Amino acid sequence: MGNARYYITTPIYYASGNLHIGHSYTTFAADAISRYKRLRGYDVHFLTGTDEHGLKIQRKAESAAMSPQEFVDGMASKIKDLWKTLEISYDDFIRTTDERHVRTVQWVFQKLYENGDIYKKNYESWYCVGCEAFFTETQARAFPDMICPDHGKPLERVKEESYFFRLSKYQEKLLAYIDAHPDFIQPVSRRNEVLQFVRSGLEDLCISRTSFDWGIRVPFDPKSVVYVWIDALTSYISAIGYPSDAEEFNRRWPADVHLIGKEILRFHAVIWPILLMALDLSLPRQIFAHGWLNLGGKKMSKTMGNVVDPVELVAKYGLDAVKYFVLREVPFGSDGDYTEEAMVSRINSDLANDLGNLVYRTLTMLGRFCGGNVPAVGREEPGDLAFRKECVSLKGHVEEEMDSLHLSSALEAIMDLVKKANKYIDDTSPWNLKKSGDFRLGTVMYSLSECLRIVAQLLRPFMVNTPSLIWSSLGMEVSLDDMPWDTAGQWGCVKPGQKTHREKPLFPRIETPEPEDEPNDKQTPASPVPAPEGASEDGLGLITIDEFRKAHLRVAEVISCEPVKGTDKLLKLQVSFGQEKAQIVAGIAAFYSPDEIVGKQVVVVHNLKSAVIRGVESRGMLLAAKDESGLAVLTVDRKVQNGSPVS
RNA sequence: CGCGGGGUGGAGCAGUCAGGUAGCUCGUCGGGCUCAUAACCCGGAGGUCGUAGGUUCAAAUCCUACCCCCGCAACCA
Repeated sequence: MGNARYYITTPIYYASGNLHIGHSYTTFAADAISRYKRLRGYDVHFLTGTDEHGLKIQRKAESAAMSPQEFVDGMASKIKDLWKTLEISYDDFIRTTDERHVRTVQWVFQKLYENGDIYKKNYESWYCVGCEAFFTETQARAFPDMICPDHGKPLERVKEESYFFRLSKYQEKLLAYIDAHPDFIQPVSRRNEVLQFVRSGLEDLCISRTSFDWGIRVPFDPKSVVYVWIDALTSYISAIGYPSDAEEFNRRWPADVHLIGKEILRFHAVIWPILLMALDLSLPRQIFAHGWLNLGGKKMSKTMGNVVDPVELVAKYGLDAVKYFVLREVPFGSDGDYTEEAMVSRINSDLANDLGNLVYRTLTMLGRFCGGNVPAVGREEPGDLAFRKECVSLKGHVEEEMDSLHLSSALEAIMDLVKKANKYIDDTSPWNLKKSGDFRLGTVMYSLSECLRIVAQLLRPFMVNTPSLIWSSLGMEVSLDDMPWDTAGQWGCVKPGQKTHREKPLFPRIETPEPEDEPNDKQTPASPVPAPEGASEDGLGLITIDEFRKAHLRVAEVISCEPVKGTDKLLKLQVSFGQEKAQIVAGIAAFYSPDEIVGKQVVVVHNLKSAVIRGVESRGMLLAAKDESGLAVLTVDRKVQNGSPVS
């Protein structure tokens, strides 16, 4: 009989743009867990991949003048390159355009249709030809007279045939399952969130689209494509051979853990289990939703222009350090915050000062006091025995934390031993033992060597280079790869007499420049305005003076102002351009009270198409500057006539 | 009554599910050591654990109400 199996997945990443540190975070975690399980002797299957269908990708490909397939081929290979750079040890990479996957999705769709879990319904909704988009009943009713605010055309009632998946049928069954399996959705806060959502009632899910065609065709209705989430989730089983390779599938399924970000919790904790129930398959043992790695307290997003590129970070700080930081800084499961300062400070204090320095000073002493050889044990004192006990018991702690996916705590436990070792050195002061010719010196130095050996072994799930550097410095005869994991909990693997040699510091301190007034140049531009569509190559998005003149800017005085009922960001302003008046809705309620704004002369885009926001008509747009501290409405330097043009 | 997260010494966090000496990292002040990457070790100062009630011998932790912050969502023209 083979080894125990472990099947772990990351989400498949949407192949529309470059990945950022957040995606790497999930993948680093999956990688660390996989490496850990392998070391423990499991037959691990670590799956990652790419989600390559959907309208967004179709459009991206069009604007790049490529076929969607060419486009996603390029993206997939970029993502694979990224994982290679980050030394991610995945076993399989599934792409939703893979033949094996497409077949499975179609098979699943067909089967659910035959079983009656998917049904066809004439779906009536409102459609605007201008927008090429559908609106729900509620959305449509919000428009005055059912006229599309963007195009001024009446919405059309359109009948579309769509396929629906009977989520509602499985609601109670899912609730019962979640109830009976407390560990199914982790952490607990996320589990509660799902429970509440499911209890509030599930509606059947529309799982086909006809509005675009870059997707997997519904097998019996070629004008429809399968909803991307059904497509994407199925990758967890298509990758391991469902349904054609029953042997492999039964060997791997159910998955032990789906690692996901909290933003896709509902899909994984509601739709996916129900899909599996409908297929009569077992559910994954656990869905673990980790939090986000925020950037200075803000969510990372491309439109904010604040994404962090993992490759740059790794180039700057090194792979082991970056991995250590993201896995150590944030308790796995909650949100964390990434700032460059926090990262530098973590690297310096934990890796340079504590770990790196411990290795360095120990090897210096081995060289100076013991002639570059691991000494034999000499006289022993209670402190030595206590330290030895700490070293040997670390493995158990690490395992305990890792088994419950507390990666951060596992690292913390390792660093805790490192600190104890530093203290042990101070307590025993080997340099004094040397001077006085005390035989305890051998004991202390031997113990420190063993400690480093154990730390190196236990760091292997998290770091790729550091453990083997420590290993070779200690002059270990066995190769690290051949060293059984369990020896990390045993004493006496370092052999007296083995030749040690000191290398360069493992983690040089990162010197930060004095925080003098930062020159503005390195800062991102004050307002990270996303480049407008069709921006020119230089990124400035240059326009001509004629284009600018298309916008008619005018000065207007705010006559009255009130909040828009039921909203918290909107103010309704009546402004005067002289004889002409207009009503404007502006999203400035968070920064201005109605009283403050009345009487101000503001700058308004006068010839903007009117729009209906939250049921209130808005003619024109008020200009305001934006920075981190909020909005500041543009006004004029001296009182001018209302309605004066601005140019 | 939209959904959710959070408010703990100067900063960032753990501890809250299973009440019982308020802990960690950074910073700061003082001391020690010299093997070491100005590092390491020890000690000090610094906290009404958001507010107000309640339960209890005992509350950061349980209950009730309220305040504030942050995401998401709906509206940000």
